Amino acid sequence: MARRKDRPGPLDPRSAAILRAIIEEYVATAQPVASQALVVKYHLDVSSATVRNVMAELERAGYLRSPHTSAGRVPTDAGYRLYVESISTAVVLAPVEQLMIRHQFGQVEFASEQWFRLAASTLAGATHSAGLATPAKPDATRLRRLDLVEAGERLASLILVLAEGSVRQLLVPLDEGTDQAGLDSIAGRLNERLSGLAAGDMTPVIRALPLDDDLDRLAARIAERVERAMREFDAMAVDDLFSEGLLNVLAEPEFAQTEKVRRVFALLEDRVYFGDLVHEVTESGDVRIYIGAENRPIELHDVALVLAPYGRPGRASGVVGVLGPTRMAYPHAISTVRYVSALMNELVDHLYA
Amino acid sequence: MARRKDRPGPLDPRSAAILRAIIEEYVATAQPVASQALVVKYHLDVSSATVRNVMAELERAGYLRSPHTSAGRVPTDAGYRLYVESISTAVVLAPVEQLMIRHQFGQVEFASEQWFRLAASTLAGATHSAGLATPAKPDATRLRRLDLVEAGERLASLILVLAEGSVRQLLVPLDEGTDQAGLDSIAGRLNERLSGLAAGDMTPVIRALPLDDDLDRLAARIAERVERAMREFDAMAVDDLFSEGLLNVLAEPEFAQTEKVRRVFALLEDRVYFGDLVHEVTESGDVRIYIGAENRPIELHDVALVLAPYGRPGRASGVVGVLGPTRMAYPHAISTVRYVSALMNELVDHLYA
DNA sequence: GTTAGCACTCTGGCACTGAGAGTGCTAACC
DNA sequence: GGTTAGCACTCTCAGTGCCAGAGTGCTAAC
Repeated sequence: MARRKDRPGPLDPRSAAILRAIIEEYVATAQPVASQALVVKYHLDVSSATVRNVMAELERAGYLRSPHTSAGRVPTDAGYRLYVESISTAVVLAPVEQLMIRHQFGQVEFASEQWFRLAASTLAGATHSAGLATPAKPDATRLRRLDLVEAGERLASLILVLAEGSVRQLLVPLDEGTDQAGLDSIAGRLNERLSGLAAGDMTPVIRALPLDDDLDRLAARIAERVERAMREFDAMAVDDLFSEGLLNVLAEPEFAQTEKVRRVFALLEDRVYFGDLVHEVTESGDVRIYIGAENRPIELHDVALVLAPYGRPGRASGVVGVLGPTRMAYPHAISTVRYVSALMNELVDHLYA
Repeated sequence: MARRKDRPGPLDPRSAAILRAIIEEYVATAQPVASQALVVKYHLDVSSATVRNVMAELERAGYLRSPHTSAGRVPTDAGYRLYVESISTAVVLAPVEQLMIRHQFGQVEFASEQWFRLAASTLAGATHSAGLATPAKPDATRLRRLDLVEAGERLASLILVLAEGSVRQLLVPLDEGTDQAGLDSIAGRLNERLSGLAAGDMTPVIRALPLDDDLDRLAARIAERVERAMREFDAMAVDDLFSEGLLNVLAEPEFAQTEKVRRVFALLEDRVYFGDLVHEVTESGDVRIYIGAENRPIELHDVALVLAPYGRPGRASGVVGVLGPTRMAYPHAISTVRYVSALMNELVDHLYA
């Protein structure tokens, strides 16, 4: 059954051009594309009849489908896939847009915690889709410094400054009262011994802590709490998948009824699935694109994801990207995501230097 | 003014009962309510004809409307308003639900920053609407302690622990390099002088700082930065309106087309409007309800808000509440919001004691 | 291989229909 | 007087038939 066009690797140039034109037209209008209209709009040097022949072929090959006999053609997931493959290597974001994005990044204060949110909202704005971002997650968090502050009776606020500059705070109950001076002294001692360490290296150090007086014992217990907290930070799967601009997706005609959207949104809360995805993207090291049914969960069969990793493997990494309808302006989305990911790389280099 | 006639204040008991039944039925089914169905379902001791007469009256009075001649009746905003007014004083949340909510609050760590998020998501879950919450905002933030950590070349991380236990972090550029020891010394000096103060009290203290050597001058500059940051915290209108469970709202039949929802969601970003609203609710001191067109922005004409203040005036306060369709289970929403607000009161008492 | 031409098919809008739902009104009832 | 039974009336909704328009697939000629 060796049909010639069964697995047609490279399409002949004309078919490719027509497929490309159809996709671009459909992306722009959200309407099935007719042969006639294509010829006029894209100045093809052939008649509409020829285009129809090609279309019929492309449909047989699975790249197009017609909603019904007398409608035009609409790209399938496979069609988008082919299209994306043919362009994804080359596209670079227009300098104007680069500038705009860079400018947005310049606006914000240096609060490192917020960068990934900014990335998501920038992506949302630039692509008119939903922007996604995970915070940069260090492979093994190092403690830079800790601090203890009285927080009520027998309660202290433990503040952990992590290597990359982020700050975590938790309350620790104290079995015995101590004043701020005592807490300062404990913090001083622990800083001496623990700062610069990752959770994995803390155990022996903590074992070696003196236990001579009450303060020593309290210090030891706090040290254990610190270690546990550090382990928890490391273990947190995907700390957070932050999304911005879901509204943009709502505005697309394919999401006019809420039901579809609702399911997509609901899936965004699925930490497990997105954890896997983030891992996959990080491993691959470049922009990855998931179109329609290529997404495992059926909730995502109507949308496309364009994701790129950022950061430095072995140090800290995360993922940025966009979520939109499969009818998405891929070249623009890809180049924008790639550009933002590059910006985030710079940032990580800075913070985790 | 002959108020009695055109807006008959106290409805006679039977009309009130019928209005109430209509609202409860409509809330449950989202379908226009017919006279016949009412009689059967609510065991009214009158015939459907009588109910129809009453309905016609209620419609004339503006509490009901019929979508068209042969449909049943649907409550108007005024109808809901009357209904709400007649029940809002008394309702108390069922003990089981109280327990469930308390349990949810128990689950989380002591990280005070997160409580308001928890409130929003609890409210969303309990009412199947969107939960809203603003963080507790102290009237005048006091500094409890500051800390400085090296964060790269000529860059320090300034960590501010505020009186209520929350932590803010910002990066400050240093014109001249200093090592961690220098930073520690500066932090020590500034803590001595600034801790316990609100932004308003810092100016004279900062003026009085010595300026003898480089370190002094650097300390002074950082002190100014601290003061500015504290002022900014105070000024932040409504720090954040956090919402959770917007998905729940999407599921309601009245939001089957996305366009309405999109506008509602978009308005949630309007910090100015919600700032005013939060202020209004805080002033009033009790649950406040905004039904449909009672909301100023037309984007909210299809939804109802049930909001309650929490916290202690003069110390720290915020707002919690829910957003849902005007066709909302008001008694349940009101009692839930009120209960969560009471829980948050306890929390504020604890943290800002 | 390409194209003109035409028959064919399907959708979308419109008008019409009948059934069903629910009301408003009137006249009788208590 | 208020209440009720009964019935005409109105409006929606689903289904049907029809027509115009859009776009294709196919054939035969170039």
